[in-house]
Amino acid sequence: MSISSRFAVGIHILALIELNKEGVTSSEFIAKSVNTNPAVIRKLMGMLKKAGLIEVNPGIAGAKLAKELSSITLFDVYKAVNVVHEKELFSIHESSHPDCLVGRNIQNTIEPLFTAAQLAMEKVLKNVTLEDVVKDIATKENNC
Amino acid sequence: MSISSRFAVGIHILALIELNKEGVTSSEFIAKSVNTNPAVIRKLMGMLKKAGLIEVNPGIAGAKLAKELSSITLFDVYKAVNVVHEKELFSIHESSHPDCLVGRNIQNTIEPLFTAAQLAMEKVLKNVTLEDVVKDIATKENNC
DNA sequence: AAACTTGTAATCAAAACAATTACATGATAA
DNA sequence: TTATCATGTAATTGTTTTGATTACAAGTTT
Repeated sequence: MSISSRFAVGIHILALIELNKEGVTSSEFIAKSVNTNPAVIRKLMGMLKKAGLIEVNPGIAGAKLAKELSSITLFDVYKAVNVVHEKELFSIHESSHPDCLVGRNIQNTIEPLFTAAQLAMEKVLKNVTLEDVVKDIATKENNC
Repeated sequence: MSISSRFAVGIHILALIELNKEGVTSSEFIAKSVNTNPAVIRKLMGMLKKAGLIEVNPGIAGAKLAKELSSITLFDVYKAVNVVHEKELFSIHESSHPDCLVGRNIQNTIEPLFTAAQLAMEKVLKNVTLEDVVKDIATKENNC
């Protein structure tokens, strides 16, 4: 199992809006870069808009960032596109048997451990901004 | 999207084998505690056996731990039941357009970030042993 | 009014899961 | 030996999630 590529595509969208800020970044333009369907992009743009990361309006072509590039973290995108819910990176088998010592306690024992692991992962995402991503893209390009 | 409950059930199985070490821990016995089908348990037991965590033989009822409880980490179980592959906790959209600055670089930029996040999560799992889990189950039981 | 955009719903195929059934194979006790 | 019970494993099924696609309403611009 894998965390949905919506997350990677969400980052792609935001980086593209930034790097194309002189131009008009429509859903069709983005869709070509991502190589997918414009409706997929519009769905994601709706999520990014709802999370306050971009500005986009019906009928008006193009999206703009709603915040400073350096103030958007990967965690913001991760939450915006809703790939993993709180405390639900790991799923816990729900219906253990209450008559069994292990069955009736395993869930409460495991849950905080799983949550801690998830938080450690999310902390890494909080420490990377879209500015880092965009700069890295530029660096990679210049070294080619 | 969530990481398969195979992981939680794998931990359950090992804890149960330990806490029932005086008795015979058959797939049917485990299945009752987990409240699922014995064939599901046998599949998981096969994975745990392949990973060298338990000993179990065809025709002979019951499984035993193959290692010290304190030397089995949650990460060992996580790898054994194969819920997440290396560097694949996050999926990356594969077919970005190479003619676009962002499209041709985003994948290489994002990949190490995703890997770092995954490793942070896995590090937490490496620092918890099944002994911790079993002790916690006992503690919870005594406080009821 | 025509052409273009975003917003959104409905549909579809593919993949992953977990549950279930079935049965071959191995071990053990009557 | 035969009956019984265990593990090992394959096939099937219903459910859920994804991502792609089509379609169209509603807003904007020329």
